[in-house]
Order: sequence, then structure tokens, then C-alpha cells
Amino acid sequence: MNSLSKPLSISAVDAAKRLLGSYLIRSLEGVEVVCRIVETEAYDQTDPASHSYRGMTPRTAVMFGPAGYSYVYFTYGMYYCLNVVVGPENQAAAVLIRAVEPLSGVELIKTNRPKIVDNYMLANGPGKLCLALAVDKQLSGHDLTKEPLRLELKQPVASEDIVTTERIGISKATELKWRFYIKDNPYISRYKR
DNA sequence: ACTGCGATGTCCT
DNA sequence: GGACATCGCAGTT
Repeated sequence: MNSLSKPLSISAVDAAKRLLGSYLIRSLEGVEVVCRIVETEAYDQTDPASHSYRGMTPRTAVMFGPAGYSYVYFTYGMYYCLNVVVGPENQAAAVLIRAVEPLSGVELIKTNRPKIVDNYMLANGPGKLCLALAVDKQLSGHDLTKEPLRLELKQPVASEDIVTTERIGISKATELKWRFYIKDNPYISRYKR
């Protein structure tokens, strides 16, 4: 349990919307990289697309614990993706952080994304975000109230500023509209410009 | 602008 | 052994 556990003991869908606009703060080399969460997806135990759907395994155990911890998984042989564990203890639910808007520490992020010139391309996807913030499996199960990766809840984004769509990159439960992003924010994935 | 595909590790069947 | 909560590049239109 930590101070995030209680406010995040809500459904994955509610938490996914709640986390929009909140800050993700990564400490790297003594520098605080501050990012605003702009795109999320909900996953829970009843959902065939979730890693927790088939029950607890060593990899997914953290999702069955209290809210306010990270779940990081490795995918496609190359990339990591960062989730925030939400929901009550013993109910596996998580929010995939799909995109963030860097607010400070952009120069440090660019050392992790050496070929990227435009700021909006640094972390506009779940794999890119983990590259940008140097998040890997070592940070899975991490207490998000503590260094070097913290989540700070901010004022929720107004519901009229949240866009709801189908999730990206899954083959099961594709009909569920469990992806959420901040309207008109250019730092989301697949933004039309 | 759009489509296809290669890279590549870990987990679960 | 197959699927995978991805990305970036190459080729075509």
C-alpha cells in the first residue's frame, strides 16, 4: 500500500480517464524529467486482451497487488510498456500509459532518443515512452510514490476534453472503447497532422 | 499517404 | 512453437 493505492482503487476504465493530465516524473542522472500523461488504455481481469485474463503468473503478479505500483512488460522482442496498477487488491487491473507530453528534461530524453528531432515524437507511443524515460523490466513492481519514477495525481481532465476510442494493437476484445486521450493534444499516438 | 515487414525475447500452450 | 498492449524503415502510389 502507498498513498496512491486508495485514490486509484477504482475500475481500470475510470482510472484510465483519471490518469490523463497527471504527471509522471522520472529521475535520471540527478535530473527530474517531468511528463504529462496524455493517452491511456484500460485493461482488467475480465478482458481477454489483458495479460491478467488467464490468472496470475509470475510476470503478472504485481497487477493483483495494491494500486499505485508499476507493471512493466517486454514485448515484440524489443520494447517495454509501462502500466499503472489500479483497482482494489486481488483484482488485477492496470492502465497502459500510451503517450506523454514532456514538460521538462527534454534534452535528457533526447539522449535516449538520439534520432528524434521533433518533441512530439519522443514519447507518443508506449514503446517510445519507455525508451525516452529509460523504463525497463527492473522498474516493474516499483512503488510509484518513490524515486526514481513517481506518479503525481493532478486535477482530472474535464470529461468533455477526453476522447474515447478502441484500443490499439490488440486482437481480442477489439470492440471495447477503452482507449482515452486528451482532445486536440498533439503528443498522442496516431495524431493526424 | 499508405502498406508491408523485419527485428527479436519472453511467456504461455 | 506461436503469439505478442511496437516501432521505424523501405517500397509503392
